[in-house]
Amino acid sequence: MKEKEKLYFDERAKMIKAMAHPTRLYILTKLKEAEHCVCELTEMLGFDASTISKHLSVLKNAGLVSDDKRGLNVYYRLENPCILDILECVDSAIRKKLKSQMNMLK
Amino acid sequence: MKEKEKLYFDERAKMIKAMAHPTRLYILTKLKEAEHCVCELTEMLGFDASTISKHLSVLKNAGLVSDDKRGLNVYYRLENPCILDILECVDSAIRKKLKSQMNMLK
DNA sequence: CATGTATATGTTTAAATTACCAAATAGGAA
DNA sequence: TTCCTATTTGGTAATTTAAACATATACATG
Repeated sequence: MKEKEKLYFDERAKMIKAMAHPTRLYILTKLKEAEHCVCELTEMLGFDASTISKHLSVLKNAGLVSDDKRGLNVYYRLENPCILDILECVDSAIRKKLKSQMNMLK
Repeated sequence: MKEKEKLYFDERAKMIKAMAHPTRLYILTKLKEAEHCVCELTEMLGFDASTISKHLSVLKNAGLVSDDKRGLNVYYRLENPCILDILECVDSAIRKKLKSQMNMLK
């Protein structure tokens, strides 16, 4: 693999990696519907606020969300909604995998 | 987040995580064009064959590829090609991010 | 100004990841 | 059968990750 190509795949993988955590993926799907402040997301998820804040900073560094302070709260919104289109394929792949696992048992 | 919902996001994240490594992502794009044996992928990537083999087993466990032994070689192929559709969005998100970083410097 | 609340950051710890090497395995070829 | 080759598996060390807690910061409000 050429060096330039490698760097390109590094960048791509970095962005996908930012999505590759259940909490962050959940956050992204929530932000698809509407913007939310850290406290709302913390409430929904039930982790420590510092944990959620760090997950949000990962997403922000990746360029997947942006934020906006209003009053005491910081509101986050989804920057690239198309990123969630993958879920349709992921869900069908999960169903396919489960089916094949069921067939293994026969 | 409800327990059932959590399990669902765990599964989704697990599959996305399998893609979230430069080497594995590169392998997936190569397999989109054609099936390849481990030795060919090892050659392309320049890592130890055992490293490539382990990456392939991660992809296989995730249900993203399947394999098939013929002669001495094991051939891998892409099981859910739609998974790579995300790259279009990822690439545009990377361009968008780079642009905004350039604007920061002005 | 002083206080309180939301968020971010630093630290620590446990667990997971990735690469290599060495060794095991499978099965085709001599 | 014996040897070779492709692949997988096990072990190890270095690095990264995610969670909690404690602390710092920012700033709205009394």
